[in-house]
Amino acid sequence: MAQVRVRFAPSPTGFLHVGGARTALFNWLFARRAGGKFVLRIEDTDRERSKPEFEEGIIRDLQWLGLDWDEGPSLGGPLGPYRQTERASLYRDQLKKLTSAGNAYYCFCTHKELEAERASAVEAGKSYRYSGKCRKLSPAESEEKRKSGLPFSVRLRVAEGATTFSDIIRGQVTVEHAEIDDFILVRSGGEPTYNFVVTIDDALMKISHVIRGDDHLSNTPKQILIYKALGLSLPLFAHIPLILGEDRTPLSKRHGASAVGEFKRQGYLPEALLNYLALLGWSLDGKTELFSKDDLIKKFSLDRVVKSAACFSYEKLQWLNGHYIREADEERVYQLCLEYLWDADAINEDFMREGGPALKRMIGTVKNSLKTISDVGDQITYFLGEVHSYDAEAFAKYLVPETIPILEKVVLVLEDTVAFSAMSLEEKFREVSKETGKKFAEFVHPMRLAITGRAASPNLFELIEILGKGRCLVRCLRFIQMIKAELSKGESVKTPAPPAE
RNA sequence: GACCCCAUCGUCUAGAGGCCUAGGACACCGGGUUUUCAUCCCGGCAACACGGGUUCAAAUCCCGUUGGGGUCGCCA
Repeated sequence: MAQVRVRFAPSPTGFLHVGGARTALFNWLFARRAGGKFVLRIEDTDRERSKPEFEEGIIRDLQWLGLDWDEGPSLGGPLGPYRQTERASLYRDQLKKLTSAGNAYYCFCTHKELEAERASAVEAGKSYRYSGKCRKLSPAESEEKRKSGLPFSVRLRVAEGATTFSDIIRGQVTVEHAEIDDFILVRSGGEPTYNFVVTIDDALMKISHVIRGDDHLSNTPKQILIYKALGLSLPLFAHIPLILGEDRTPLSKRHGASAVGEFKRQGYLPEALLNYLALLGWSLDGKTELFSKDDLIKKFSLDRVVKSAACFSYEKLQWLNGHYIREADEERVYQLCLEYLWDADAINEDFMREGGPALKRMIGTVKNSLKTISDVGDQITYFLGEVHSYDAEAFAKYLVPETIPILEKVVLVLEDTVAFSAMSLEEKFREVSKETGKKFAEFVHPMRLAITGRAASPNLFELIEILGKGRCLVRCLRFIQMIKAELSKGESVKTPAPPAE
């Protein structure tokens, strides 16, 4: 069997979208699985919209996902170049073959004429197809017009009949040629069009399997027509379903993040996104959800790709991301959080001098509650700065005189403790609760509120250890003052001044 | 509009005629563990779009309807 060669062919006119990333992933997996080659080709024939920075961005995102390619721009390879704008001579050669064999012809219709044709077709309620006016030109007429300097495009001469192909995922697809007009191969400016170049590139790069988005299904017959006109052998096609938003419309910014770079910025791990993308449209057995890259390489196959479009679920991605964050080692999560907090201006050099060493431990305590790295900021505010506000519900609950002696006791215990470690602190408070006949929780909850401002936190004693005696005492003392002040305010409210008449 | 493609819980999916009173996962709701939260464990809710066939038997095959998506560019 011939070597498996697949390609991912993005156009550098924007960022790498998750749909594109999944297409790249499926191609990559297929190649790795088969021991074949994965080719990266840049489709930059749209000179207007193509930008080098988009190409760089796409490459960076692919690398971030860990999808490496065997041949591509800058890397090179035996069948390059791998940027379409650098392949002009190849297209010219193939075009010559088509025109000399009479499979393509010159078209001198102007935009205006075509626009008129299109307009009348629309008016008649029919779908537009090129009339084939210039197809009837004799070789002599055509030559004469060309010599006279008239601008011309080149069109494929599409014969009558139908094209049927067998898609690996869809099965047999048939399109009548009546549905296809003599489409343009080369624009009047001399630039080849997408359908033309993609076909030549795939053929010349010896691509064995074209795995791409469903949106190209309708283009496939056109491309097959070109392969045939050129006498090239056909690759196998596999059209994977599109990714939609939660409302079943095409996924876009409107739905939330849709570019790979955005997911990265929001604190998703590449292995989580990759795992999720693999599950969108593919499954192993309907039961296994967690896949490492190596698992995927071992298990992936195109015949388990579904036919129907899938809705992107941010919730499920988050679940996977949380799973991989929990699984990741602490150092890595710390580094990612650090980077995030720094970029978000939540920490600076001053902070790092003071609180830097404890930050790592702090992040360790919240690690298994993070769904994304960007959650970290919210979860450790009481560590990053002072406590300015308190959970309203909890505050109301502890806004009672009974809280005061409890916290005063807490202060005493904290002041008293020499070995300021989570373990000994907890032991101490267990003892105190026994001595005082109060429940352990009766100390813990108000203490947590005073120290973190929250009703929920990671292991409180660990936090106390990390925050240090001084800060905890200050916060408890201040909380006591606040309770007292609020309570006395309450009293004066109880005896309101007589209403003014 | 024409053509092409698709159709199982809210979402991702398993299911290739009897194994299906339709399985798993996310989300959601209960319960347990925990100082609270998160994690973890246990349980629950919830679907074969509709209508016709074919068959002893259909989520699975055929036809139609409806719904969704794609394409119809001198964009890719």
